[in-house]
Amino acid sequence: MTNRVRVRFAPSPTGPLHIGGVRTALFNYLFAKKHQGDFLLRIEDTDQNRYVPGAEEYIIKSLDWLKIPFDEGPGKEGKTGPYRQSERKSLYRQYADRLIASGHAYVAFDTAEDLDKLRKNAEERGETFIYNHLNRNVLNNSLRLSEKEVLEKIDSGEEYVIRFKSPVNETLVLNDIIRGEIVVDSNTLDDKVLFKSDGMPTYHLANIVDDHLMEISHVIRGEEWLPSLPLHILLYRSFGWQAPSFAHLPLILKPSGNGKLSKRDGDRLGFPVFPLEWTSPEGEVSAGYREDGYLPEAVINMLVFLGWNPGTEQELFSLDALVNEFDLARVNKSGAKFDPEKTKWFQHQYFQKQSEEKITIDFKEFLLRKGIKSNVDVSKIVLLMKERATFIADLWEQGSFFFEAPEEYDQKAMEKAVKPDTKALIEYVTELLANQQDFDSSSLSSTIKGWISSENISFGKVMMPLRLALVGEMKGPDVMEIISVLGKQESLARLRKFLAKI
RNA sequence: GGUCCGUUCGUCUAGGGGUUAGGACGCCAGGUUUUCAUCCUGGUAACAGGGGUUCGAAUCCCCUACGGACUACCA
Repeated sequence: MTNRVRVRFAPSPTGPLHIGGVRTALFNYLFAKKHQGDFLLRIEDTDQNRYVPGAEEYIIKSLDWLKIPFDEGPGKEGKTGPYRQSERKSLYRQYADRLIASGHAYVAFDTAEDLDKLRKNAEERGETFIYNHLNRNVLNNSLRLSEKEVLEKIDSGEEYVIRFKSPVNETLVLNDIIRGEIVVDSNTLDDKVLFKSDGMPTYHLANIVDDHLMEISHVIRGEEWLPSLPLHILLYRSFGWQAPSFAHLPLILKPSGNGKLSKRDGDRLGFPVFPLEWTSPEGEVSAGYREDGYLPEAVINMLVFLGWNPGTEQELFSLDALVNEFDLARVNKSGAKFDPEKTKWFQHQYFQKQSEEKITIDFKEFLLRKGIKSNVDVSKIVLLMKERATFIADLWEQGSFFFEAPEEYDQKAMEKAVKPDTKALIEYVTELLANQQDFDSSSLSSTIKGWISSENISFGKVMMPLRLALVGEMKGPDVMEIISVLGKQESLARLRKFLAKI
């Protein structure tokens, strides 16, 4: 075994990759790169029943969008491939057999129905059935049966699983990088199935075998795996292999209430739970950060702060900066409630960091998709609107009046802005504009505002209706800037339309 | 039920025996913007409870409470 840092992200392709999984991938990536190590992607598809078409592709596309590339994985073969467990199927059985031979595992013939019955009976007595050292010697397995009986059953085609034989009366002292020492009494463990009757290994076996074969040095995974840490450590010991170091990440919790963040929460509270939009085989669509307009940098930055912090007051980190700063020792122990508002704040920060050119390109694309055609200079609009936006879509939401003249005027604002003398004032402004040559905002300003102050009119009397005429409501950037962008013809048209209505 | 893990402002968190318990999001107020938003300034708000240890505990130990994960031939 080498000392090289090698970590893996090992999702199972049962659906879209949830942001909790993304964060696990991110922490693995950061840790690997910090230590000049390797980040592998392994697809854990040992359960054919739960396989969802497209899920693996989705995982890879998500990592790609977030710019957390893997060094080895499906489609990127390295020395320890293949990287799909289904393609490694033939390799697991020999390891299960090895454990049987060394007395660490045994063959069990109890059917799922048998066990269900035992569980139900135990429940009726107010007890819990666990397949373990207390009853394994009386159940239907190779511990109780003679070698001959076992062979006969297997030869006759009876289905069986291979179970781990948990040790008795041992105090296991386990170590977790984040949590420190964890002490477990081996008698509380159950004899987990390692190899299923369908010829596939369970997660536990495949995971340990593959981590060993792939020379994984550190296992960084979600806290939901903490309860199986004793089993996994015991498996390494039974094989005579050196176990990797383990780090169990705190869970990402629902924004309000209790429990693990789930797909449902996103739907209910209106924020994405997935990096990319996902359409299930049944046709159900789930929102994605990418499609909702988030920048990958913002998603990364938001995610990394769920359970980790640099210990300084800096909050904005590029991926490279994170690689530099990241440290498992600074990962928290307790679960973090997900906060969609904070995500928006990160998005705002990264949106503002973008150049006007980039935003202009994106906004033009947005307009094209929306089917908006216009002669206005989009880059000028971006310049005026950028700082108030968090998403490209905000540019449209708050600036659609640049492209489309108002159809109607905000009622409340009209009542406030339109007075008996308004018509005459706006008529005069229209005339002023009709005679105006230079349409840059400062020329416009000196003409219109110059007139207002020379006439001693209150600014609001002119500016409010003017804005209403051009925008339709009391919002948007400076009125002179709006007129400048709209140009003479369009501005006059809007003013005349307004005059006709008051 | 059992096993394990956890607990600082509403939320994310800093803090490793002596701090006015700091920052960020949110919220509230003021300012800028003769609009809205942005932005700026300020404010609100926390050590789950109880025992120890100690001259002194948010910090160390124990108990309780609460929360969470796991408890499949799923991962």
